[in-house]
Amino acid sequence: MRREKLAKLQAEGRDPFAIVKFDQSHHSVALKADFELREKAAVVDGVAPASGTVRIEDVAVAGRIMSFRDGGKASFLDLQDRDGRIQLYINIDDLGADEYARVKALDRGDIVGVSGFAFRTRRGEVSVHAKQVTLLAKSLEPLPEKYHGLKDTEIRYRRRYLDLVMNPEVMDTFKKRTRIVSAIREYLDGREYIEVETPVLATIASGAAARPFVTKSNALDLQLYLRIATELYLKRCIVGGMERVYDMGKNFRNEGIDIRHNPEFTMIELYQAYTDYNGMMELCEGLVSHAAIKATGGTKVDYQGTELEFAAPWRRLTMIDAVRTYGGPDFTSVKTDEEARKLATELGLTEELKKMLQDCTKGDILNAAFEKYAEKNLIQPTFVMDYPTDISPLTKQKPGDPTMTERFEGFVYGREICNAYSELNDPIVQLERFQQQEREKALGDDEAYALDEDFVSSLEVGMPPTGGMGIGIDRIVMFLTNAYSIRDVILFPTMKPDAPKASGSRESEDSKRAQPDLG
RNA sequence: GGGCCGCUAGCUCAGUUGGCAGAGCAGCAGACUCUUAAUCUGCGGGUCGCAGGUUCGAUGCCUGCGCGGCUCACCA
Repeated sequence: MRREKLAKLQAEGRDPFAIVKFDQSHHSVALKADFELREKAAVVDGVAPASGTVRIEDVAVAGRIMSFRDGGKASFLDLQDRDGRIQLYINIDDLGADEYARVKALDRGDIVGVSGFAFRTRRGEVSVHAKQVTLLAKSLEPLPEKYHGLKDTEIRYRRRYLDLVMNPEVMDTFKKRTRIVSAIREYLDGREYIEVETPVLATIASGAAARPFVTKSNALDLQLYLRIATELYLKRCIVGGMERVYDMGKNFRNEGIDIRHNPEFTMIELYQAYTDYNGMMELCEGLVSHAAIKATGGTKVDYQGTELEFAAPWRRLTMIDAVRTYGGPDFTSVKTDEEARKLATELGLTEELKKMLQDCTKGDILNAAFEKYAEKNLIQPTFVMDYPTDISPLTKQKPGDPTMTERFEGFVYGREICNAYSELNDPIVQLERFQQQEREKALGDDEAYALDEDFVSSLEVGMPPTGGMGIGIDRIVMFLTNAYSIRDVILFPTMKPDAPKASGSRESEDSKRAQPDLG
């Protein structure tokens, strides 16, 4: 039906797809706001002008037709653009019988450009009285239901364009996302940070504990990895003298997918020479609260029914204190790995441990106790400071206590949002830490940090004392947009392909046969 | 990967203790020159996710598979 209409239009020389441009004078929401200002200005001596006399002449709006209220010789349509909706009014007297019929033959979902004047209807709706309506694109597929909208999560994620058309709160979330990203850049640029782009394709995937995606360069005949972190490259920039650098972009981790994890996600890592993890805490508070203000207008936000306050200063406590505060044991009295293992058994912590108990150090067990007792209780923004050295291979030790490092993670609503340290800049110690990671790998930890020899070489050239931090952008966006799932803040989340049609089966047979040649 | 739930018209959802498949919106035809979930009259619309099985008969029961959601594990 719609295809027939299109074919007819094309046969008549009215092909909408041949039109190349349309100049908008206004967007919907701004036009309505302008109109109300015009009305206020028209009030003379406290007397409002007669109904219907205020107009804004020569307006041009464009967008998608979302609904028809079809009257006999006068009709109303709702037009939706980027910012919202505005009502259109058409009547047969202004358009002429032929043109009026053509407009009535348009379909819901069609994209039109409209010129006319803005006015307020008798029922009080600011509208555009159309003098000309031009079809700019034909919609061949019917839109979802106008009242209930599009709810099916699978269609919403696979066909996000429909979700954006039908669900204004989804559009709003992604507009906020871009404001947050801009606010972060603005904040760092104002502090003389340099934005750089480090490799996405890397010969070594290191800088974090995660399994990488593997790919291959044909030109180099080389196995490559998609980056799991930008850390080691950004530190090379610090060695080179850039002093303050950041890279905001996608990281890729070949792990499970759930409400908080997408295989590709956006992370900012930033490094600042001549400061330490205390400097990073201040930067984190300032940066996140700045983003909150830019996205939501304030530092208090509602997240799933809980009010979160992002204004500085955030609560600070050490990992040991966090465990003790939330009902766990006091690790200050635990001196050896052996004592810690005994404690872990008594507390039933073995579930939380990632390795066999006999391979665990005091640090592993403290971390497990933190996850068990404290993590879920950290609702308001909190910095948990001083992580065990064993689980922090890129971090500088605390002065006077080689078992602990100057590292913190920020928690909100029981979830980690950032990870920061005073960066380890001693090349000899760094090499030892990598060698320890290699031993962990041999014990079966396939997420142990990979050795990057060139990175160690860069430290040998000399890196100043430096504070560094990584912040999960998607998670920040989740908190600032009240999103329950990470998929609600990623436009096109990773999905399995939809079930192939029967015609595609031969192709998939072919690709199956090709599989053994890969890798 | 495990567990639970879902998949019915373009969309939102009913439904069948196993017996011709339903509504609303959307669509089509008509009425209406201020409607806004417009209203009124009439009409069309289905591989009940896919494949097997049981049965006289399966959308419904059984098995397998696919996709999605939630959840546990892993991770940020």
